[in-house]
Amino acid sequence: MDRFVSTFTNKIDAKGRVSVPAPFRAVLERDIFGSGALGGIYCYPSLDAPALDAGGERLAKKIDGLLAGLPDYSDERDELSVALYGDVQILSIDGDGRIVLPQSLRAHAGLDGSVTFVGLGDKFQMWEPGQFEKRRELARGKVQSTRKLFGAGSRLASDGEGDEGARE
Amino acid sequence: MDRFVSTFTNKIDAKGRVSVPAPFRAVLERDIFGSGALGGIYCYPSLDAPALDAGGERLAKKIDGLLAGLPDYSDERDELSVALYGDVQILSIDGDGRIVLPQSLRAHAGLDGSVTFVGLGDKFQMWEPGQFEKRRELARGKVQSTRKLFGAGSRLASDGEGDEGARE
DNA sequence: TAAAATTCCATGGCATCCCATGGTGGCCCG
DNA sequence: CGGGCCACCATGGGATGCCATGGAATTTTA
Repeated sequence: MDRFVSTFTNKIDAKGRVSVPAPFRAVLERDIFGSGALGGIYCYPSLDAPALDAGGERLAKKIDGLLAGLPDYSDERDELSVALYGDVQILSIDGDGRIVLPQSLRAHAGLDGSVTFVGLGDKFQMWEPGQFEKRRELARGKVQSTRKLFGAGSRLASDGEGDEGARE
Repeated sequence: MDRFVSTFTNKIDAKGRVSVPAPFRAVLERDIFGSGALGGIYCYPSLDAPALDAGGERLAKKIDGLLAGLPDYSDERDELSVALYGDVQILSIDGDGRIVLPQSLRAHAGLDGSVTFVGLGDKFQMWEPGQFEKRRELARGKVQSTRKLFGAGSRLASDGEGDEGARE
């Protein structure tokens, strides 16, 4: 299993430190281990949401992939690089499995006090818990209707309780 | 990994000295180490922006590579050589990790007081902080439109608040 | 099956190291 | 002899690593 899955909510301390959920850590370690690089976590503001995107080497490779198609030293490449690399922060995980979220990143996601980690497969996101709840509700509704398209008739457990991994 | 990533802003002192961000230094040291040559940092005015481009040996090799593609003694090659090499300065890093930016270079980028270092993969740029903010906004917009080309495809929750961050 | 112990994990605090920045003195060149 | 350039030194603050603690879940044992 090397995908980021499910959600967890952890606290940010006075210095901006947060524990990365253990399951995510496991995925990252394997990812980083596998590719030899000892960078850390790649993290950048989501382009279209008040959240942060993050992931390991595999994510970084994807970013490289985007640029690979463009000629060196073209205006276009420079511009894209600025957005793709310029906003990226490399966060290192300390011995206790924590990262430090710089002020600039926290601002983009409106983070303050605690963070919700959301597994998205190849990467994960970090949300302000309240914001994320709203988003989640929307997504549920969307899924409901999408399901019908597939004719997945049967009931789904939508009692609002869910799969929270948070332990507070 | 050994590419230049993320952005940092440092001050220029009265003598024109600036600290190169430590992470960038690490990349440079490895680069220079690897290729034996210990010249220093290659730095020149960006061709298409009020900024400075800089990098280590790997950057120099790339420039060579660009020229190698063009026929010898062609006008095009001559022009490019002049453009690329003509204004190159080799900056050395002092014991404290600082470089001195010559007046000519500072003028081109409008530098004064402080500099923003921007990681661009295998090179980095130096900007006047204000100018860079403008450029960054531009780049973000560009990516927004470009990403569609890469198949950011289907999305949930498209009710005007954005989507779930499918960026790959 | 129920209770107890152990292991794992999030969180807080503390100490230390690194880095950015300012200053000063010597050296080379004009 | 004077000025600019470069190397070394000093320092304060922020970031990073280490250690301690308490709670929760899982496993073991009676």
